[in-house]
Amino acid sequence: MGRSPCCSKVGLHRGPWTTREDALLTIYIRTHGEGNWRSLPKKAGLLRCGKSCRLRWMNYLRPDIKRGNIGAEEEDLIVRLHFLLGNRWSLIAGRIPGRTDNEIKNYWNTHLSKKLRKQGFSLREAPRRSKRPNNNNNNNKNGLSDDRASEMEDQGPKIYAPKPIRFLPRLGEVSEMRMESSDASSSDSPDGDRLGFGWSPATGDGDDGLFQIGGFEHQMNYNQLEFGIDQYYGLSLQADDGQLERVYLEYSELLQSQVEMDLFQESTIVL
DNA sequence: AACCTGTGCAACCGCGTATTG
DNA sequence: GCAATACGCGGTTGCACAGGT
Repeated sequence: MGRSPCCSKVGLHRGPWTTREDALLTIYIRTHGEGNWRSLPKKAGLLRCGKSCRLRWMNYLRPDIKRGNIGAEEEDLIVRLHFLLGNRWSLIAGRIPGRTDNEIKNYWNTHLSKKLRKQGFSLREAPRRSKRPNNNNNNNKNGLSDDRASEMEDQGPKIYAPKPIRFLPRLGEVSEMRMESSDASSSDSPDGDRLGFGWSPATGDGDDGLFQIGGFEHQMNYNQLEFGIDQYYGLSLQADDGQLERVYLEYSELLQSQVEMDLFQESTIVL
């Protein structure tokens, strides 16, 4: 019944990650892709729990993460999205290419909240989540805890927020690109044209092939291709100066007009 | 040089939700 | 439909480092 038991934490490493652990995790995910976090540590040869692996990958090792100082335009967008969305860091991060929810949360807590208070803004504290133990019998008829239900009543109608959309092609989409480009020259495909790359599978059963980008050709396998596209596509989007402003405007319009969030989600996929 | 204090950020914790059998 | 579990998220903690005394 249900899923298999969660990993035991006995004997697992905690605290800061070592270079070796980072390398093991990166290599494993580059080869097998994200997901199955519970079984990943064992398969990757790591003495960490899956949760820790996921966090390390999402917040630090992912190739599309933009490191370094948060720019003025990004800061402005964070402030405005926070005004619209509150402490929904994941949603905010999903609209800022290359930034993680943890990074934005930290930046808000250490820089922006103080800065805004200095400027005279009174910041609303986020409602505390109940620390009551998770007990399924404690749910009300809507499947919500009493605390959560009363919190929602206080806040009025609930707006259903979309899951943050990564500004990157996903595994299946890359597969589609590969399928579309399975003839001799993949740059004929619309995606290849727009992204400026092409993929020519080698003959045989393996995943090897020829990846073309910017006039250069690279021999690589499918997993390396996916990794490369992630990086390339992420960088190309980061170079779009007007994107952050458009993202904010979309959210702003959405909340004003109360358009269905899931329709909005469809409309904002940038691929 | 030694200590104290503040800051930044990676990592952890615990909860709610989604998924699975 | 239910129970068990994985996953994802936001809040919090703790450590390393910098700057001040």
